[in-house]
Amino acid sequence: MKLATWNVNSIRAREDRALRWLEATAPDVVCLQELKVVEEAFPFETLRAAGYEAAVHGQKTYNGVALLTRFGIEVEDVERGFGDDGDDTQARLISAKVAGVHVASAYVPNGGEVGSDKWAYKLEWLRRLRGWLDRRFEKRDPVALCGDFNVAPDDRDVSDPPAWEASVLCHPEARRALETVRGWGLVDSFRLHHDGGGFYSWWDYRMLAFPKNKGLRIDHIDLSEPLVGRCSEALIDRNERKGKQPSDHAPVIIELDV
DNA sequence: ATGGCTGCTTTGAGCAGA
Repeated sequence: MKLATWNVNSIRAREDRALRWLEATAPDVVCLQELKVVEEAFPFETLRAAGYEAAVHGQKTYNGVALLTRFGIEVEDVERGFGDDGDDTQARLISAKVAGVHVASAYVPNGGEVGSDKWAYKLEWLRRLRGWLDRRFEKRDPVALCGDFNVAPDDRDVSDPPAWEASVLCHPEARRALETVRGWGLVDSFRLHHDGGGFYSWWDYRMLAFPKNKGLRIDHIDLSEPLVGRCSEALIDRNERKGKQPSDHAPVIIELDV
């Protein structure tokens, strides 16, 4: 299974690029974030023409997540949101059992400024994510938690750590909250295959950040124990960040022997 | 040099992203 996650920064603005990327990459499963569209306006038909079914949790203007699966792949138990008693107005999580693997597409809140209401919402959302894992899955289940985590796990994942250390993406509390999620029993698949720094999944549109490779690695595919030994490859598709009208995020792709 | 880009929005200046 070739499994990818990609924050497209508007599926409507990225429709042509997404179709070309699907054709060139041929993933089996794709987790999308930041659709910025209601489900009724999601481009189901063009994606079907490209060979993919979609399960969508949409929202007007902001957020929005989806799971794309190549035709013929079994999709069961689609769930939108956490199903808990928390705030359910932001479409940031969709999950399903895909070919026997529990796959989730998550768009963790950015958090605005440290100390703000958005910051508190981000930390609470990550706590709810851990609670959702606790309620839904057993440690022996194959789980792939994919998405834009809006957290750079450590300084290797940041091009200029001093400049970012106090930001919502790198703040110790954000990193601890991510560690609590991963403490359920998840491993960062990218770090199974790459040890050093300089690998990023997001680059600011401004300041020539991409050509200077001044970015952060904030998009992740986390795997539960049964999948860790089955992950033969992990990469960030930097090519998709190039050219005309890219998303500010690049796709992350792994290969799973399932 | 602390903004510089992009996408969205009851269409246009303001919000949000990261």
